Amino acid sequence: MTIYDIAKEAGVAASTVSRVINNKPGIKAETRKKVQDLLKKYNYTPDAAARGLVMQSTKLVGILIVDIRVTHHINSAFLIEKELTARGYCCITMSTGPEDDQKAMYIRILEQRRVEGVILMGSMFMTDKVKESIERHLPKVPVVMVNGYLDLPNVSGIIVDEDHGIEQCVDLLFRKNKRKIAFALDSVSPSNYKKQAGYCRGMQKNKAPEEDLWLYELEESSVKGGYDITERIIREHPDVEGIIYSIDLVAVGGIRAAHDLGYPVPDRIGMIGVDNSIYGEICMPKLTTLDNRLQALSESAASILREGLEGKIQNKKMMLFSEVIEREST
Amino acid sequence: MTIYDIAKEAGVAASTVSRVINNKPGIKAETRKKVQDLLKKYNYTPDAAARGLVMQSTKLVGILIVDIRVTHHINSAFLIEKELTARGYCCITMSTGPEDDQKAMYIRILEQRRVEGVILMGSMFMTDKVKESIERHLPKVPVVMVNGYLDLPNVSGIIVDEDHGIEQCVDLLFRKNKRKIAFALDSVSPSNYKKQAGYCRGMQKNKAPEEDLWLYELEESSVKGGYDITERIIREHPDVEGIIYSIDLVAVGGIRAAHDLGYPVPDRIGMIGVDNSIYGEICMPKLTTLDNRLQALSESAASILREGLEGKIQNKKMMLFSEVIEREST
DNA sequence: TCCTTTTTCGCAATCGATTGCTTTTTGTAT
DNA sequence: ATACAAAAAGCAATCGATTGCGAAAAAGGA
Repeated sequence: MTIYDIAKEAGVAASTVSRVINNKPGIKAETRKKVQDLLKKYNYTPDAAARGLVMQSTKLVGILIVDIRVTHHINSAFLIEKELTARGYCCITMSTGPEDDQKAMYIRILEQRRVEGVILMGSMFMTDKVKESIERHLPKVPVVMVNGYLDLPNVSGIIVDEDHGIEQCVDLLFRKNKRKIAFALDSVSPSNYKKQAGYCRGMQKNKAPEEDLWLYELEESSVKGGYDITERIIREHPDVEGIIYSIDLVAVGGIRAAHDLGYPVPDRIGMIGVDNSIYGEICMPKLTTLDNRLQALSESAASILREGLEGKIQNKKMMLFSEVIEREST
Repeated sequence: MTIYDIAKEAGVAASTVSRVINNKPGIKAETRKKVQDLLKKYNYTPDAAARGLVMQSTKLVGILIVDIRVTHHINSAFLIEKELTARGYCCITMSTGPEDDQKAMYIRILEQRRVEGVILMGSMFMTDKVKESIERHLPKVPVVMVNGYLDLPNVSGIIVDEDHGIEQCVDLLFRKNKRKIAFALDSVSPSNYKKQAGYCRGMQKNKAPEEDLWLYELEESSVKGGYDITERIIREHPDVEGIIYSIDLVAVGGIRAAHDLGYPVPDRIGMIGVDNSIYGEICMPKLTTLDNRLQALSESAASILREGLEGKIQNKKMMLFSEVIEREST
């Protein structure tokens, strides 16, 4: 069913049908009704692509996520999608995977679809290749990066001061008289480097000797990964008094490992995660965590993108402050 | 940059450029190279909408999910998306929310976008309104419903025998000598009704007296919801020996509540969830759960939809068998 | 050199909408 | 009844691609 089919049956021109659909003036009430009845009769809906072609506007936005299954990313995407859908946009949400080439490929896909805005979810998109790809393929489209930043005239970024946050975590452990603190990071990403930097600064500030900076990198970012790394940390440093993990999920594995090895949490060892996720509320003891302001992050992202979609393309840099949520594990 | 701009600069007709882009024969190698160089120079990418218009194919598929944040739904969506993206399709994944009107509205959005296939994720889409909406707006598009079914010529469904699964859960508890078993369901959905039916059948089969069928409905589908309902169950039936929850997340709250109330799991009370989710592996003790075959479910859905996209529109009904995974909580 | 055959390329229609401009219809005043 | 303004509806171009068909150019043969 096209606009012409409707027009023919109504005995009018296609332009008239179009004006009825879009509630434009200059149509006799009688004609309008006749057309409307036919539209209803055939359940006519205009083709978004054809309309987009002439209107020069697709009403599409792309949301790129490295892995859509990561809870905090999908939560964030959910909020953004809700906001944008309410404004008549349609979101194409895609998992790119960690490889840079893949990310570039997905950016091309978004270009083909002529998206009018892009959300880059997570610091994993802070790479040269992505930057170059955006510059080449989407140079005039508003892009908002959640928890990261790219220095391009059309991309804005909102970042969370996770480094300071982790520093506060270290402080907290020291206040609890835990001075031998390890740090376990789950994957190599700019966000995690920042956290690591925060850990180092925190330790220095609290005058921990250089050789007590225990940095560990996980095999896999999962409960099992957390379990294994914790086992290893305790084996290599039986005197460890605290562990900070770069995400809650991993910390949960850590709690379990400590339990199994007879290191009661928090008495013998304090543990802290990052995310303020549901995992931390599930486990026993409940996990002390660094809230990375997910809700605020998504709201800001949606709002900046909205400005971009309305024409105000900008290169904005925003910062949000993370916050330690103290629970039972410290 | 359009195909005409490229054509003009190359001194050829647009049709020639098109043929180069699509690797069609009948173009002199020299001309081909000249055009290709220009395509590269300007990073030209064809407009998917314009192409779709003339090709009568959008290469779009829609994935509708009631709430994208639900872990097993997004996991399923991830797998399906990966499969379809690999085949050149672009997925529009949207959260509809639980209201029927909203679901219908999203179906209209998909119609506007002229999607070539639809995935309906979860039994919550088994409603008359959705059925009517599909019939009216997407009568010729292949639709696959994950864990549910609609009797329409263009929709296929894959369902899991969760009822039998729950029946087995009851059996398991009885084998462990737990005979006073409650059932807590998290939300009213066809899937949960099936589980409830399985519970009732299981109890009858094991000759539990009629008055020992304890059905509870949660306020909210969350850890807190599980905690609260469990508290209530134990308060109202201090002799309860087992609880089956309709999802793991809620069961995890139950374990915590039992712990707080001095009901050791599994000695005093056995607990079982559904989903085989990560939550069940995190908690202590690890949760016995009913695996609802997520992976197989998504693979089948993707494969049936693929057949539909290739022209074989059908009304297929498939069944998968769930499986009890016994862990520490029973 | 001329004619035929094959390559290579361009013209123009098409997909399904929207919109500026023109034409037709309607209504009002003289 | 005529003139004229205002309202209603139609014509045709446009958006950015693809493709059948025909024309021109190149290649081959006599």
